[in-house]
Amino acid sequence: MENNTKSKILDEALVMFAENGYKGTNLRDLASRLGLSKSALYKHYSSKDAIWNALLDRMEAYYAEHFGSADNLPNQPKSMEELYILTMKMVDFTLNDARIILTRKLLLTEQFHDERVCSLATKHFMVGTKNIFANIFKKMMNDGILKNDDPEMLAFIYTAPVTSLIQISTREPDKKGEVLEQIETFVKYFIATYAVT
Amino acid sequence: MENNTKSKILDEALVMFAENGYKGTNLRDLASRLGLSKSALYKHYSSKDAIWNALLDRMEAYYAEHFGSADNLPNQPKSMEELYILTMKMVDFTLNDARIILTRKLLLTEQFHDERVCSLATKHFMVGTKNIFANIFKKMMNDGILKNDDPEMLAFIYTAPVTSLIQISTREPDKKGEVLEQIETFVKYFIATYAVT
DNA sequence: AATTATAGTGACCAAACGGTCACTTGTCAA
DNA sequence: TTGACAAGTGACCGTTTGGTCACTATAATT
Repeated sequence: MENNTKSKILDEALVMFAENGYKGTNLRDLASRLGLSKSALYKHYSSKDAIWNALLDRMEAYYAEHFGSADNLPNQPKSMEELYILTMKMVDFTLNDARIILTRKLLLTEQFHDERVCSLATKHFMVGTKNIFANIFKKMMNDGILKNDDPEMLAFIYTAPVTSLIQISTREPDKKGEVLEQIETFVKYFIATYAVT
Repeated sequence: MENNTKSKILDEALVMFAENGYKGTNLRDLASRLGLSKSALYKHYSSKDAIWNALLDRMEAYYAEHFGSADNLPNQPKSMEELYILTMKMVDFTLNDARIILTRKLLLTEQFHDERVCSLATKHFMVGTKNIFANIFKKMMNDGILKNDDPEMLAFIYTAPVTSLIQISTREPDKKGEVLEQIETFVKYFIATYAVT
């Protein structure tokens, strides 16, 4: 399968671009990690830049699929307990999925060198999760579970601290356990503050 | 003055490292921007790596000076009004000072490639400002201005959203005005929520 | 069996890079 | 006046890099 090789190239390119940046990644290493010679890469992609852009295409497609429409939204929590569980499930995934971690590294290191990365970074670190929780909170307010307030603002003050803690874990993986505890503490604090009593 | 040239090299190195990363910065460009030949750089620093480390030394010294001791803390706010003014003054500086902006870019792009950058990044984006406001909030609680709560937690949920908005402005400078508005809105929301009535 | 397309190889190239070196210039002390 | 030293220059070097090309092997099509 040619297609298989093409996607394996992107898999390994993600690892290398994330670890060493675009400039710090060289095609000889990339090829040898795949058990290929460098010139074989050129049978699948016309240049280093073409690999880079194909990888970004795939990332954009992934985001369009998972965050683009309202269909893929997580199950609407019916209680604060369920909000807690949903949140921690999302955090756990985000904190441990290898591909997401690499993607986050790539977005951070290359956000100033590529416009597409720039817009993806804002989506990933800001508006993506914020919008999801804004919708969730709006319904929870209608259901009388969550205190009435501006759902956009509440989603922002809920997701921003979590996102900032996740960035610490991305930067210093040793602190993952500590970060997880802090997220738990924060989420519990938020729920205690905004639950309808 | 030799010292002057040495520090001018670091000034320009900060610009180039921040814009293009360590790997993406080459000494020919750096020298020519300073009106020097490349070999002249080697009269002041023994290698590219030496320039890099001298720059990090200066950054660490800067942080130790401005965030290291309790002496350099800003004036303790005596009212929520003063907290608002202090916060917006700090935000304005952080959002507009060229050197801080470049430093932030450098921290973000190189945080995974250098241990010193990694620890500076956590200081800059997290613990630095959080600790400052934790101290401020503790006193404000004692003064009966701020609702009694965990000052650490409150400082965290106060600074994390602001920091995340500042990162957007760093990534997309066009959005600076918009970001400033959002920060104002958030700060007012926070004050309205936690002011002692 | 002959043809053709695909995947892969290794040698090679030009450009860019960090770094070195012999040399020049200017300044200041003895 | 001379000697020493710091600052700067341009030519040069070895290495690494992205990219090309002629060639081979394999498998499917005719």
